[in-house]
Amino acid sequence: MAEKVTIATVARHARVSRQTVSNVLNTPHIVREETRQRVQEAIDVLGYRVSQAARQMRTGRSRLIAMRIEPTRDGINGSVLDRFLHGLTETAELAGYRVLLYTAGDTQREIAAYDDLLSAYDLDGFVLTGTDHGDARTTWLAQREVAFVAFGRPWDDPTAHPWVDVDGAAGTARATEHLLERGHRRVGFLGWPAGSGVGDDRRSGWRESLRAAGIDPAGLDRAVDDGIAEGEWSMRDLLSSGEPPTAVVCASDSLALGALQAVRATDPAVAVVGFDDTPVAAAVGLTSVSQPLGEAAARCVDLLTAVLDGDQQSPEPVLLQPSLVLRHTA
Amino acid sequence: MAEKVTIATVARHARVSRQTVSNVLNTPHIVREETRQRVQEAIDVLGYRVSQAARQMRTGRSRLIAMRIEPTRDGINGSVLDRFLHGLTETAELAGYRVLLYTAGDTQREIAAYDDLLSAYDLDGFVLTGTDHGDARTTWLAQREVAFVAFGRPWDDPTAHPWVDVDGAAGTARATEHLLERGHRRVGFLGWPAGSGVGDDRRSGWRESLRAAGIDPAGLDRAVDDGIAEGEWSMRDLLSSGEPPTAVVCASDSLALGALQAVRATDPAVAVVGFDDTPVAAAVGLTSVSQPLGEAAARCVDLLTAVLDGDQQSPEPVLLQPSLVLRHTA
DNA sequence: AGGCAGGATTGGATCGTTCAAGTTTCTGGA
DNA sequence: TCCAGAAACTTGAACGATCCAATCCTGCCT
Repeated sequence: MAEKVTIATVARHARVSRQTVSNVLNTPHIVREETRQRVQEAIDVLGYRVSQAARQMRTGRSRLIAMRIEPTRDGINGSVLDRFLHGLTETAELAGYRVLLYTAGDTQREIAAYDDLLSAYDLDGFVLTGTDHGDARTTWLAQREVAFVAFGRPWDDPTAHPWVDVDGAAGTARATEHLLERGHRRVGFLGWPAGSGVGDDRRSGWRESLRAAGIDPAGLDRAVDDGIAEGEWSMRDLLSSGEPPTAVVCASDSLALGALQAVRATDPAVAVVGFDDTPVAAAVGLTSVSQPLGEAAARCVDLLTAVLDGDQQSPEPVLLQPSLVLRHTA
Repeated sequence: MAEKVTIATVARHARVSRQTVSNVLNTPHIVREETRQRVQEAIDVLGYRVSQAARQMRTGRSRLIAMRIEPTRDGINGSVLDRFLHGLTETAELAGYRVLLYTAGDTQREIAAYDDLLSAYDLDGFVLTGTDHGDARTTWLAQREVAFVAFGRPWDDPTAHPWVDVDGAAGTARATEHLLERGHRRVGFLGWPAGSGVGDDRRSGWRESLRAAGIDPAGLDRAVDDGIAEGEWSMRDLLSSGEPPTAVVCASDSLALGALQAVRATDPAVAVVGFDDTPVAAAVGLTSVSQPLGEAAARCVDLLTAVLDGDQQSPEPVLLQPSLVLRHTA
């Protein structure tokens, strides 16, 4: 069992003071090149590694960022955040940060979790997902000057805090235009009830595209909660209306999957496009709008490190463009 | 900006020494009840929280456990580990631990990651997933007496280290028996090439069930790498053989999905059963063997905390039973 | 009243790092 | 040669908790 290697061990071995070793690690430019090399060599030989605990105690920084992990939900939509998490972990690691996970039942408890994570673990920052109108979490964090980035726009004030998001409206617009090009005129939309930022955004892309093509969107859409069953019955409803659509754009793959079932039972010629390009969509051949999740995660890390390194208080937000993945259903 | 609350602040407020506060926190039974209450009250009033960094520096424990997160793979099989991760985070939190994520390209680099995590972050333990024959990781960890649990058996020596696993053979056996009960006789199997612990295990469940029913399994199975495409062509191959099966059990949902496509194109009456009960299976109505992932994660935390608290050096391993989720395809 | 065992409580020392303030060494211009 | 000023390096003093060893009670027995 080898002796524990501390900064003092390295200092002794390289015949310099502890502080010089610390400087080699943190501010190499103020150390003479020759000395730097000697210290670096000692570090390598001894296999020294900084103790995050000790560093953290002095500096109050932990090189840890946290992301919330949701309870295992339906598995279709959950996969989006999981993929984002994978990307986040990889990119954060490259930037020298690690990702810590936490859970929280509701917003109330999520804020309690922040409090705990900050005071106990000295967390450096948070990555929020799924922001909503008047999000209590962002106000709490901003008030305490905690660094954070949101994956999802602040729907009330776009400059409220740093964020990265995918342009949902552009995604549904692209899907709608694709269907129009294929000759469809009555393109329907299955989305969520008004009020959610993401949902309204996705609906607007479809609506504006229709309008731009001179088509009145009235009566061509439905608003339901997310889910396969909901998708199925609202699609049946849409198909049995006065002027049934010949194609439909959906706000999620769950809805699209349900719609697909309704379509197969009624009129298999109707085209369906989903949103999120989940594994399920890939498996059943569903055309879907794909979010660049890895890219989004990477940009989140960029923004967060920019804030943490003090480069800028509020770096420029990032809005990424989704792409349409064509498969059998449209 | 409130003054930072340390153990000394609490001590002053409760008119006791720091050590007594520490005792209230760590060894409450040696503190007089009256004092304990007074201290506890001060803690609540002041909103005190222990600084993990300081504690960690003195004790070398961090109340952090790590799990590896794989690069975003095909999305179908990845979801299994994601669901496990969700469960792990939730249960660990209840036990007072948090989950730290890390990535690693190969076994070599995974071991380097251990080294880093241990010396820099003083990690308490690891949860390994997907162990294989002669796993280099487990030997490395065991040698250094690092606490860890594996989700997956040590295929060489069942007492090598604490583990939790799901009885794959029982799963495929249950699936096979279900098909036999439904009147099928020639029940096929689509699995992976021999050599992987998990794969061999799942294949054996099918083989033994057939034998027990007096059926010769020879020629009824295929061994291919995992994937939808692989599932499809090997199923086509099986269906065009001399004595084609009337039902097939698969080692994964990916294979089953491929098989399903082959079946639809050839003979829709052939039954298909998958493995893992992924969201995709649920979406397409695929009957599948379901692993109790939440339970598995919980038991992993149990075993790990048992080791960490020093209760037992090597707690009893846990083998959980999977269940068959019946849907349309079988 | 004195002695004593045992539990309850306390005061330094310590973990490994960084910060702040010092001291030494180097450099170049008068 | 001397000296100012910068560069390079060193030395205590934290950070906040826990460990260790020592001290203080408290009740009980003689």
